[in-house]
Amino acid sequence: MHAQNLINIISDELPNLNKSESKVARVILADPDGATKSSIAALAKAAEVSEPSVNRFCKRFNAAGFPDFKLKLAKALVSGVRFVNRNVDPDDEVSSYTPKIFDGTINNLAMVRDKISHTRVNQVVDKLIQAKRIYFFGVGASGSVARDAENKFFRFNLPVSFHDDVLMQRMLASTGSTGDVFFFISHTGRTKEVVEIAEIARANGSTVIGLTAPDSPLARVSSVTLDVDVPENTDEYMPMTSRIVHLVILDVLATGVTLRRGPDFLPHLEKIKNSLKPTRYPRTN
Amino acid sequence: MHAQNLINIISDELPNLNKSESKVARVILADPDGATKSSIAALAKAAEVSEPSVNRFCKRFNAAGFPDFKLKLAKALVSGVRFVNRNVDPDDEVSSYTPKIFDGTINNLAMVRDKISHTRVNQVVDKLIQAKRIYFFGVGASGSVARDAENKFFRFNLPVSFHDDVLMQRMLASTGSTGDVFFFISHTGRTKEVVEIAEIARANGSTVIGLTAPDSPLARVSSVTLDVDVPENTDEYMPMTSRIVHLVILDVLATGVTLRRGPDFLPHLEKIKNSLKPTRYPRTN
DNA sequence: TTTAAATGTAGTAAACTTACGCAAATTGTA
DNA sequence: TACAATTTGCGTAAGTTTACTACATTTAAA
Repeated sequence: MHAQNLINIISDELPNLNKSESKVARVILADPDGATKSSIAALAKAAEVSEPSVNRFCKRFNAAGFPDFKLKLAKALVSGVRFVNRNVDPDDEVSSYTPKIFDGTINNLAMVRDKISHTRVNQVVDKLIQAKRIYFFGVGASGSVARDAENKFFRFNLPVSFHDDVLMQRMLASTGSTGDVFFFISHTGRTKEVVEIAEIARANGSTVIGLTAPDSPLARVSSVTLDVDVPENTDEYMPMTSRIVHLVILDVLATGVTLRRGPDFLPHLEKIKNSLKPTRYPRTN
Repeated sequence: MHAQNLINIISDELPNLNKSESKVARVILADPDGATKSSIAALAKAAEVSEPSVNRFCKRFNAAGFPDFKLKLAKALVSGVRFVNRNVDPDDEVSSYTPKIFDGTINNLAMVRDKISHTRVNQVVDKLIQAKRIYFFGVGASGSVARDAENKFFRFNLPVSFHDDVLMQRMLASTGSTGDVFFFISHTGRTKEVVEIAEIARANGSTVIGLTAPDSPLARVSSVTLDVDVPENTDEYMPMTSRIVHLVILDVLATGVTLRRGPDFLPHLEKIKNSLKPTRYPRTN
């Protein structure tokens, strides 16, 4: 709940707004950049409301007035959010849906960047540093994320593995003990099988980390949860972006671990990097 | 080349300004944030010049007028902090490296969003639509991307598979024929083994798609290449973001295929979505 | 039917821009 | 060097737009 982006705040509040306020909101969200350039009269006309309604709308979002609101909106636009709520339409051309998908992803990343708890990140880095062994578990789309995590974390000279098979996961969870870290990745945090496996791991004294939705069953079982609150995707055309957010959070965690290891550890990473050189065609230029 | 920041432009121009303009400039540079909040009258008074002088100053810097100038100034204040490529320092705290990694990723996504060829995207969607069979190939970190792609594309009722084993890849490439699409994912596009396999596939009349670096050996073997030109990562602390860009491009392609299939195809996607419901704990609220 | 909330109308104050004119600086000429 | 001619810079004042406030009216809820 930190420095939230104004555009996201508006779209979050959309259902709580009354009639004319939501008319204003929709016009602004449809073209935020245009809104920063128009006068209160123009915006009021576009939204089919009176000027004071626009003014009241601005004040509702903690602006001193309309000009101040425009300023804040302009700032919000810079931090990466160009198109919000711009869903892919059935008759979109490549040139429309391509930037929409990129912007949707960027938007979610910016949101999580501002919301993620640094304390939690630190706690998870602690756990990972202290781990005797790390297991990354995910099924379906999250399986790829878990696989990527393994590929990242094996570099730390730790026994790391990933599993996308629930039976393997269950068996491993039941043999785990104190010092083992089970890292669960799940978009919904509601897959029964996964939650059960997390419970088993927890019961055996292992550390359970959940990269998942806040207040989900999985979050409740976890020792530490990294909340990812990406809006559920009802639109059939828009792809699920939580995977990508998960990947970036794992990048953050890997960086955290690297930094904790200190500069003495860098030669080791360098060695791994160099090991791949002979497999590649050298650059000619 | 560098998207110059308005504040820097003003301080660069300072010596070329005449008396009252430079008075205005100094007041603005002394407190840019304050300037965005003050009226033209207040600013004129602070700079000890007339209001039209302030107005002229604004127009000199390509603003429509004072309000427009304030908007641009506000944007400049944000962009200076955010969107620049800031590297992770060895002594960064969580609160520094976390946003840096997010911003780095966002930055790269924004870059590719603006650069990617829509024609190429369309061509690849064509090939995928026409494919008898699709193979997603990747090794190492790109293996996870390939796996994710399989998870996305199986929804289209097509024979799709992913492989991260070069021997499997080689055998499959050699048995491929016209109508088969081999989709190679590679950050560098220089892994010898991968390039060889692509050559084999190509020789057998299959379509080869490369999601890889421009002008790389893999790009040269491919029937169609989707160029991803993400700066090479020399910094040990900064994670490799090309994976993420690859994933988003695959999202774009999947969306392209869905749109081509038309609305008749949506019930099928819905069915797949619903099939997972019984595996989950229902939402209580 | 009463009360509260939501929205609009109209007037006013503030903010911004434009047109114009004087003053300073620059250039040209004797 | 002196002085006119011309340009450039700057401010005054008027005009226009913009945004805000107070109050009235409508709409919804109790």
